[in-house]
Amino acid sequence: MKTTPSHATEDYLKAIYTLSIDGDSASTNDLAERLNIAPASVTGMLQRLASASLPLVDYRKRQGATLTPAGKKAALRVIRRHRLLETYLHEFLGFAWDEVHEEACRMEHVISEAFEERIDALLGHPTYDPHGDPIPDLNLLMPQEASTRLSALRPPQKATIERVDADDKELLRYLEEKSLVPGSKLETRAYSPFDGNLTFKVNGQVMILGPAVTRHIYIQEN
Amino acid sequence: MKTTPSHATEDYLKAIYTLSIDGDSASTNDLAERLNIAPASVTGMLQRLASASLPLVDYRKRQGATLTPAGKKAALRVIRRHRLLETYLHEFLGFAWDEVHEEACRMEHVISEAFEERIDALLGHPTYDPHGDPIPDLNLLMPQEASTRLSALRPPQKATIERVDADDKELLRYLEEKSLVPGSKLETRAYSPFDGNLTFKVNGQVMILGPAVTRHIYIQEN
DNA sequence: ACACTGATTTAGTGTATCCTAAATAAGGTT
DNA sequence: AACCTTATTTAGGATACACTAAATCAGTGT
Repeated sequence: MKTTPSHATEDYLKAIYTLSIDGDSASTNDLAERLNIAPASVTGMLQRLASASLPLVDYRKRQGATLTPAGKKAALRVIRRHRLLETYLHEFLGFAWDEVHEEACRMEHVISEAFEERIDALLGHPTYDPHGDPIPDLNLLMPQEASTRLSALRPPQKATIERVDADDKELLRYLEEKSLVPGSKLETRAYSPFDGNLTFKVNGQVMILGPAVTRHIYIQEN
Repeated sequence: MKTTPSHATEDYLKAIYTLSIDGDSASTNDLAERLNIAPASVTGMLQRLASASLPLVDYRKRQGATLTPAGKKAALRVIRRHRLLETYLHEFLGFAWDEVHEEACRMEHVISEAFEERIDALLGHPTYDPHGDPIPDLNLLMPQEASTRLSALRPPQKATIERVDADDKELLRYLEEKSLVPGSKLETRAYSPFDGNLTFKVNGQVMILGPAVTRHIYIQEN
């Protein structure tokens, strides 16, 4: 008798998942901001979600929300669909990497398991989406995400860009133009304190960028 | 200030369109059956649709519904997306022709214009979907549909199957197995009155089928 | 004219999801 | 210990769609 979660529910699950990765619970306000919904509405929805017969969400007054095991599974299913879709839209339909997110956000709620399997196979079971976010496998095992930001790097460290975490399309286009994409290798040259500007070479080009940019880039040191 | 029609609205528009092709208006009951919704709910929805600021539907009490010019446009947009999706799912993602309908029904409400253009281009601007239904072009011009049913054919007429009109997946699989698909040529051999059985040869095979089957096959005589 | 039947509408509800405004709680001051 | 700020919840509504039960209309045959 398992009913599929509604679109709204799936959005909440995704948001709770990402906001509670670090072990903390997701606060009402953070969820509201992430989902673009009034805080009061979030409270209401969390109450409803938590009091379902088979609850996907744990919620304690003024303590925020976490996912139950079933909720985590459901969240990972949506995230898998989302990232597979992003990859698919990018690789097969020629969408730019700043365009894939919105489309995937709408499609992730409606595609069937068959569709998911199909594109997964066509893509060769990819493990990362165009932004470098890991794609949970069929068993919903999520690889570890890179957690060091480029903004934390100091000369003379070298690193490879692993993923980029940005919603802003302008920023994404800017990064792509500068070759600041997953896989690119870079060498740091200088760091200036106070403004946090980092000088580094990537793809033969030397550039100086502030933390407003480098904060969004996650790297693997090497 | 043009708001996109809701998913429910788009479903109503599609249904009204197909039920009013012949010029008649779509009756409440027929809509209810087609949409799997209680007749009373349909009445309510039609009233709401017809009293919108820029109405997509004309509705007169006890007279059923028709589409306004804007409504017809919106309906054709959805139908175009639906049929492009069916074709795409069939040709590029390997969905069987009895599986494409449901998936397309869900996806048609969420894909962007960009997505539509992409798959249209990849498919080479197809004019028919896997069932032989015509796909409206970018200007929403809908080609004439075949309107003669195989059940109306009499020996020794010959014809080419143009489209198949069936929701029943079993039936679709059955037809495919018998090569009763768009493009197949057939020659009628015999007709038996009362039961309406038609004997004909298709693809080298002779078969006898009743109107429960032949009614769903539309042909072009030749 | 008149009752029957089937189609349709009205009336009254329910659920999911959102909103705003007002109340309250929690945590850090002073 | 009372106070302020910020986070959060409660209260009270709104909207879009669906449902059931009961009323009404329309067409048919008598």
